[in-house]
Amino acid sequence: MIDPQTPLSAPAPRTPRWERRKESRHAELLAAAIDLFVERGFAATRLDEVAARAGVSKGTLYLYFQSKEDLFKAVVTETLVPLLADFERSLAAADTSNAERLALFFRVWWERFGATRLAGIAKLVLAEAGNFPELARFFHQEVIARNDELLRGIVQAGIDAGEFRSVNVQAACHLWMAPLVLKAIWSRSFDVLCPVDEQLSTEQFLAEHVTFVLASLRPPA
Amino acid sequence: MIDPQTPLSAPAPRTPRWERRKESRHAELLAAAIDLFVERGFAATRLDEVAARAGVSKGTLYLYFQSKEDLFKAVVTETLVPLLADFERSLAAADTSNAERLALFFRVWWERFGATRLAGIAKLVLAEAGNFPELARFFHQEVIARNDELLRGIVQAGIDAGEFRSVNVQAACHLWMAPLVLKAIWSRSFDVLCPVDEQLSTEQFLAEHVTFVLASLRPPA
Amino acid sequence: MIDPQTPLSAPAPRTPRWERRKESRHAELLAAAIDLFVERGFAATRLDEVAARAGVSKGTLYLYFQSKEDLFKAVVTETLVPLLADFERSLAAADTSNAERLALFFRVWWERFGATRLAGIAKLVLAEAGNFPELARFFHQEVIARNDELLRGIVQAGIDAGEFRSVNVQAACHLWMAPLVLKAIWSRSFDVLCPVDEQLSTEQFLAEHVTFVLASLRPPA
Amino acid sequence: MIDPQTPLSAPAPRTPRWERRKESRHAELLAAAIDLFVERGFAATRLDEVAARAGVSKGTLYLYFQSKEDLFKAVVTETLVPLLADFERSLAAADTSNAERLALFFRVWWERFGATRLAGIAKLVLAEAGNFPELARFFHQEVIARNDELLRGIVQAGIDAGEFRSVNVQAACHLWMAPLVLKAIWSRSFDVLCPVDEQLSTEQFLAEHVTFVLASLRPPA
DNA sequence: GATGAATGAGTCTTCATTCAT
DNA sequence: TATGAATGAAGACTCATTCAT
Repeated sequence: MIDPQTPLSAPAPRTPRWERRKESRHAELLAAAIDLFVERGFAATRLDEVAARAGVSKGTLYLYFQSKEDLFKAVVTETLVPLLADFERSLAAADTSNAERLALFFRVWWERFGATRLAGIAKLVLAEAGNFPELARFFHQEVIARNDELLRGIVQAGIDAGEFRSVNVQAACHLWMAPLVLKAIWSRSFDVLCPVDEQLSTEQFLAEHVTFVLASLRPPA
Repeated sequence: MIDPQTPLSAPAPRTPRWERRKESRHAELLAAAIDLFVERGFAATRLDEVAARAGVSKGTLYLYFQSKEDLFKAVVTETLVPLLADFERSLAAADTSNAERLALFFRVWWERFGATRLAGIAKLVLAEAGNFPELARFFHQEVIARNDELLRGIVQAGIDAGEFRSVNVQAACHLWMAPLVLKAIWSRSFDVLCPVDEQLSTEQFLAEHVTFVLASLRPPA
Repeated sequence: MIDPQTPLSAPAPRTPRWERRKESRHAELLAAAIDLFVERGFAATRLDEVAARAGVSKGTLYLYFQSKEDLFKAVVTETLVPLLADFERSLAAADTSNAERLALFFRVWWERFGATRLAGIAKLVLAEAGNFPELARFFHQEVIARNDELLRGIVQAGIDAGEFRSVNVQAACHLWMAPLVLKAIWSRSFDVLCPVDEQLSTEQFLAEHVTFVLASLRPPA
Repeated sequence: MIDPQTPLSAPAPRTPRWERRKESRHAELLAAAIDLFVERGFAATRLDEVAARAGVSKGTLYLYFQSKEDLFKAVVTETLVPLLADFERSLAAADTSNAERLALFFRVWWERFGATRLAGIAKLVLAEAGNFPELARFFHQEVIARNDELLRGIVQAGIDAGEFRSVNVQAACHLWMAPLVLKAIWSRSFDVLCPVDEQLSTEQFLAEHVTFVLASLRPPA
């Protein structure tokens, strides 16, 4: 019963062609789904279109995801988590003062999240939290909480080192994340329609933000 | 066989199948629609439910609104605009320093918008902006822009009076509105699920926010 | 208890104001309904519009007709029968040869039916015969059969008098009515859209028809 | 507890819930639609029923036709046009005198159109012309005009050959088509209800018609 | 594994009819 | 008698999901 064509001596590559295809299909479908979910929301996205954009038939989609909800959850969980881990690593690598690390945090956050389609996912989760409570909980725990912790760590370290004055860390972190998050969502909702804020470039916006934050933290002379 | 309890002279007070209440129906339908749209989003809201919650039949809805989309637009336009005008008036009435007026702005904003279901509308518009560009534009012009202008006016007045130091007014306003807006949306999306922030009361949050803002504006001694 | 204003000596007119109103309402509704039924067919006609065109509210319609079907039946029965009776009278009045009476029949038929909106009713009945068998039967008995009889009478009289040659009277009548009926329906369906037949005026058409018919009846020399 | 009747080796031959029959479905749906449209008219025909009669679900209908209107148009265009072309061919093939060809035209017309459910389509178009002007125009151009031309060709050829006397060809064609068309429509509307014309068989009717037509065309001796 | 034809429950919308005023 | 607000059943159409191929 052994197929004589199969070379036994050389171990089969761990990802044979069909399996690689399977994995890439998974990713292709996810990518197609992100775009559409982000652009239209959960309900207004049709699986026909997701399949078409991924270049497969509608039936194939169901070989990879059990349902539309399942696909939606996969979009959120599988795309965000690795990126957040990556984000954590790149901040940990920086060996600087806490003030500079804080500034870095905001700038890299924008680069990695605010400016990418991941921001669209945040919008999506906010909008659909009511319909997908489980997903919202996941998002809160895995994304928001971890991000918060990262930011709080930096601020606390600065306070402990006497570099920053003592503030309500939790409140501060919320206050300081908000402008970035909202701007990220905003740009996907309104900027296309009403490019009224062109005068205020993202660069200026970030610079102002960092300035305000650091000013708030400067210890009394 | 005659039921002695039945008074023959007075006819049984049969409850009418429905009442004529043209004036109130409109508002009742709007109220029902706000709740559901906010909770579930546009697409996931069924008109059956809106009608049921307003205590009318599905057909009646169409006497007051031409379509689901029309209802959605009415929810946004008819509820927000009058309240914003009201907000403007109550701020103009206050006769205080610009710093106090600024603090008042944030507190009243929270009271009038952040803490009410109107915040849900903001979430709604953000989520559906892609599907209703025209509505998003309207919302931007009539709500966001006017609110921005109100805030900018206060900051500018303070700067002109030498009460505040000179800052990039536009950037500042965006940065300062964001925490309130986001918290408002947030609380409707996550707080029910993950009441993790209970330690940080809204009161504390607002207080911290105002403190930060005023600190940022304090002129160099 | 006697209203002193009412003149007792003069008998009250048999149709007091409100009753005349009632009768004219009936006729107004019928007139409005004919137009719409004829133009759009039974199903596509909305009672809203009928009422609006008659200048009353939708509810009022139900004071005069029990249902849409009832209105439809009234339109057919009440408008056609009196006109047919009138038609019969005006032919009977003519004191001429049978050939001339035959020609007159066709010309008057066209004037009274073909050229009026009554032709639309014929179209209507044909189209809805399947859905209103009872009405179709009525129409056949009261309109078609009587009209046929009228025509057959003339032809038979001509034959009996030796004025016409002997033909299959029944077949002939069908063959000779068809062009008029079809043209009447036709003009309401296609002529508005494709006025291709302008070259062939109705006058010419009728003249040709009469010529053919009379030629067919001319006894062998 | 084991049911001895159940054969364990052979699985029960479960009838599949549906079959894949892309090619035939289109025609089957069209056939089902013709029957119902013809019987009830456009508006009174429910798509549920069309689907049920074709043995498919309601949703399937929409895989083949975009809308009810589209289905209606397909019924008209796809069934009539090919048959008309066929009709033209079979007349052209006949190698006879013009008088015989004319007789043939009427007899074959009746066989191919008058006696089939295609006559119902004519009724349908007449009835719905007001609601589907575009379709009426199409029908006029593709069906009526072509049929007219065919008939006119024969008459004109006979006149040119001196076989017929000279008549107003256009008027004559209208006058001569009308009895056939009307009888075709008629039989579907009234004959079921009022089989009053049984005495006059279709055969007699056609014979009389041909006789009249040819008599009208006989050149003066 | 891949396809796409087929399904059918779900939803918006219309409109004849009723009924409180 | 007249009104028109309210009803609710019915029907077109969509789309997530299934399944024969």
